[in-house]
Amino acid sequence: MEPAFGEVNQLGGVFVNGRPLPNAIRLRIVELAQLGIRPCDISRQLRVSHGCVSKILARYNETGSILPGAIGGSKPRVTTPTVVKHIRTYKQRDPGIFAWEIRDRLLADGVCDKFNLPSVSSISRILRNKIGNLSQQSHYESGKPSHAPPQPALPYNHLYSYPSSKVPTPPGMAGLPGHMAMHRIWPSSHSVTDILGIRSITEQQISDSPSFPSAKLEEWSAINRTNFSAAAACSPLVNAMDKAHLEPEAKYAQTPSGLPSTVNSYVTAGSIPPYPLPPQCLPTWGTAAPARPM
DNA sequence: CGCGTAACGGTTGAG
DNA sequence: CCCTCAACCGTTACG
Repeated sequence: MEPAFGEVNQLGGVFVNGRPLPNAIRLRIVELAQLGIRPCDISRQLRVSHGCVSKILARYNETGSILPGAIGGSKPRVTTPTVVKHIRTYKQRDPGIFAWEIRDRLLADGVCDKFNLPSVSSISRILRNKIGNLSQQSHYESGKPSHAPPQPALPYNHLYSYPSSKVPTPPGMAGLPGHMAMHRIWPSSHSVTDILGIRSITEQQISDSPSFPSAKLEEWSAINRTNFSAAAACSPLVNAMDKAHLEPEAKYAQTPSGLPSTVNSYVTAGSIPPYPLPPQCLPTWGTAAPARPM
């Protein structure tokens, strides 16, 4: 369950314990750092703990990705992409094949040895979850789940660049990947800015609190001078894979129409504070954020 | 004061 | 279907 409310850290920022910061904030952190802003200032501006800023920047320097790592699950000890590929092949050749037959064949064909041979239940799960609809299977690039397989329900971890950014990173792969190919443009209404409701909330805040200090707004605008859609689509900080993964963050923030539920719960919970006010100003959130955490 | 990082309590999901 | 457990998370506190 996505908790509707987060907790508030010492800086007044809202976070969800155990869950990664929204990609928009991660992106912002890296962007600000590249502008020469000191980590401590980024931390204060975005109200993210300096430890987190430090961690995200370190990871970015190491992997070139702003994305969090893959949470949960076990590393595929047996169900490696290769194994999955073979299983699919077997299934394609013989749609009626049983899981235990597949298991035998994996062993017989030398795809697996007895130590990494998937269990029958694992194979069943693979058949069910990863191979499900064979007829319209697209190719499964082994080891690179970067292009969303047509799955019914993308796991949360689908957001993450699992294999590439996970490895302790050989020096070669660090930095920005060469392929900047942009596979799709963000629809404007789905820009991260909009998704996260920054602009709308900011506007809301303005209308809600007439005494809103404009200097603060400018401050925020300065931070926010590139809107996130542009940033996400064009920023060199986001590599192609990241872009692909950024989008499903809609799960965090976006609902199809009107942003009623989870969006606002996450956003209004303050994951992205509408403007960088000092903590003592925070209570004004209440006016625009009905779902204010307690 | 700024920064790196260990400890901590938390979530997640493959096996 | 449920449990386990190792992966990751961000915050906090310490050096």
